[in-house]
Amino acid sequence: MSAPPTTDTKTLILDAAEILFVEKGFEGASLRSVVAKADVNIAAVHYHFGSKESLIQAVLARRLEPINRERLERLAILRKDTPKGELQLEDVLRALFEPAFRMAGSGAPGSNDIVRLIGRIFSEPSHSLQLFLRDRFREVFDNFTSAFREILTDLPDLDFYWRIHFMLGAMCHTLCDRERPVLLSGGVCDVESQDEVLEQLVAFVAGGLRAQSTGKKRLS
Amino acid sequence: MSAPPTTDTKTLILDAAEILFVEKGFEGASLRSVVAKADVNIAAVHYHFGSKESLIQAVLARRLEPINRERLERLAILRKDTPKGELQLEDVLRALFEPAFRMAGSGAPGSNDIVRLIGRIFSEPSHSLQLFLRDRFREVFDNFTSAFREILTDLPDLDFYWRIHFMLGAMCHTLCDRERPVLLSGGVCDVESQDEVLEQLVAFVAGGLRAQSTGKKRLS
DNA sequence: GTCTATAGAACGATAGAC
DNA sequence: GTCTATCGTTCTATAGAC
Repeated sequence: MSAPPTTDTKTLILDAAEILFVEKGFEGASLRSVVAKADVNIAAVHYHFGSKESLIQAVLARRLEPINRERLERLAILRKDTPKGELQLEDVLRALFEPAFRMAGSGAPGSNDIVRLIGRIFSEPSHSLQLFLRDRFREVFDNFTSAFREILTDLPDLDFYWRIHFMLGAMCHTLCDRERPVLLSGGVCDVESQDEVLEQLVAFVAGGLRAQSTGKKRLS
Repeated sequence: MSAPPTTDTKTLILDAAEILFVEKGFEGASLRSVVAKADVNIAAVHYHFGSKESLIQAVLARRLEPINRERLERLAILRKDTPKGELQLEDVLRALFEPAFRMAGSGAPGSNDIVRLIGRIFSEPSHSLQLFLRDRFREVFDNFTSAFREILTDLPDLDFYWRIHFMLGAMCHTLCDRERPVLLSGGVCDVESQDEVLEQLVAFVAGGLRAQSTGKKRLS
């Protein structure tokens, strides 16, 4: 309640950069376009962040940190409230997806943009960014992979890891593009409804994860 | 047999641009880096392609055209060889996926790179590129959507279109990143085996498409 | 912490000779 | 069809005054 209503330069820069990175990509958006939108001086970016790459990481970290923390918290709560060996696949999927998708419906400024950015980060070609993300996601990945492994006990390792990969693909693609489902479906899909997209994604991915194994490595 | 063994400038530029676009992204790769790699003059790019944007479209069109043509051919053959109403989901999925994934195993120079580029195009922020792609994919999308609709007769429209979207996400993400499955699985997944990834993807997507409807719109 | 000014390099694009 | 030369712009980054 005592937080000052004025927004400091650092936040102004982060907000502007976030929107422009979504619209133009990390390479396509220049620092100059960022400071123009934020209405601050170009030198302020280097003072507060040091370089464009550090700004990119700061933009991502600001959003990813609370999302990934909530994911881990929700998984921990699930584990606490569930008897050993009775984790439900759909519950774990919701714990993983919902923190990211909910942000799009939060109404916060730029919140509808940032999910698109989060969906796109895994397909960014920059090596340094990929290393940065690997660190940021390691804990979430390890914990959720363990949970899924406990549930999908009958699945061979080969099938299991491929399907984890496909699941991430469906999630990222859906975060990334909020318009295509509406266009392709002629308006049937409602991208404004976070519950709709979440439940649809959970149903699809759960079906994919539970599909019968191809069994290629089970002939031995 | 009478094709000259020398590679013309236009092809040299396309080959170099393709690889650099994969490594650095469309914005991150400059025309100057392209001509340096192709060992041609900077002016040659503008002579042959007119602009960087036209070069990007030419790079994509060269690979997408044969892939999408093969997709349509395979679907047409499937329809011809299958009695009405008996199309198999897995067969249609293979007709859609295989032409793209096979390219990675073709051994042709740069073929392992271009699939990553194809996987990434849908998450590119450029509006003009999205319009270009919409045109290039319309026929494939319409034909395959019809085929899927004939097979998944029990699925409400809402679920159907969402799942088409999720399917594209799993496909693009898998094309895009040829390394992550190997890393995440500790070497269990073999990204060199095109058959393995194809069959795994078909099994996952088929399971997702066939999952029970969430039924939210079936209460009426 | 914010500003002006500018360095120093890279960018896409073009003109015109050959 | 390919070249050199260069235009005009934009880029990231920094130095130094306030």
